[in-house]
Amino acid sequence: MRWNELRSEKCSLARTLSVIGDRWTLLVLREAFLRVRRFEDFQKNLGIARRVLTERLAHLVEEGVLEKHAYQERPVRHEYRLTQKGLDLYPALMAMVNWGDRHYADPAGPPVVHTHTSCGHDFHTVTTCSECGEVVDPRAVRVRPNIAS
Amino acid sequence: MRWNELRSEKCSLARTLSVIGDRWTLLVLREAFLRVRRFEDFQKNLGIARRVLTERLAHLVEEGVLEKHAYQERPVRHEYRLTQKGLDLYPALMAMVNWGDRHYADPAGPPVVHTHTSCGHDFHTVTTCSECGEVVDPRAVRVRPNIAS
DNA sequence: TTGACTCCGTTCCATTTCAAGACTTAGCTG
DNA sequence: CAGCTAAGTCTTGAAATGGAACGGAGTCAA
Repeated sequence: MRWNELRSEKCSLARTLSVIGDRWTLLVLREAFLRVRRFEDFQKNLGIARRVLTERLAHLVEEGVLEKHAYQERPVRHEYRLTQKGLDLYPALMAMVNWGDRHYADPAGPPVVHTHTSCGHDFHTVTTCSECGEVVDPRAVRVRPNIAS
Repeated sequence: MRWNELRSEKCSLARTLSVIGDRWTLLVLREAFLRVRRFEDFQKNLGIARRVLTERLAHLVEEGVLEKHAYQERPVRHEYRLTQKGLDLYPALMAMVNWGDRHYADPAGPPVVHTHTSCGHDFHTVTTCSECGEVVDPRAVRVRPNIAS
């Protein structure tokens, strides 16, 4: 299976992976969430091959996850910003960060701490049910194809 | 950067990606959450190259995400099951499914429906703050390095 | 006005990874 | 014995990646 075939699979995970399913793309998004916006900064922070970075940014822009925006003329300079669609990836990124924190942290604790400014506390994300609000245990979930779709 | 270098980055996302950060691994895990357990079934369902499947399963076993378990002798046959560490990936998978549902679903709705057996409703996952229980908006989060670690 | 510098790419080439399918092994089954 | 199944290996050509050099449009400082 090739990347573009993923897109036409009848599976939301496959479709998501067709956009963000490679290592570099997710690291680029990490930087974006850390407010990195310029080509050079992405490149320096990640040590990614420039060609690959060019390609990944273009793909994310094409998919509407990032927006390329000229922040100055003469010379023209661009920055890449998360769109709302890009911000919507936050739960996915954080879920992965949480998993890393839980299973691969140093004894001294996780590498970074997240503070929720609305409540003022350091926190981690919790995955809850949209209907009852309880924490979701995968064993308490049943899946069925959507006949309508 | 190579895959094994990712592992030693001081970043939980990078560490997570060193385990599940490629397209095939996540699709293998999707199947595992759908209760697929055997080599042949993973291979048929995904159409993955057998060599790649062998390699990915071995990697997941090595990382303790899956467990290889002989379910019969003579001839020896194995199955791959999610460990607790594997089940802990559920929030990450679901966050990606949600994103696909939101941004790439057909007009008729998402491809599959999830039912929460504890409350009996069809649901989607919601990412909330461990401290105040509110839905987390990425703009309301500040990040800082953990000095202790 | 010259030379150094910045940003954002391109181009080239050697290395690595992947896709696809044939082949292997061990043990059934008829 | 011939054929079948599960779980891999092996082979080969195609694609992606890493690394490093190059380009071009413009700024800056001397």
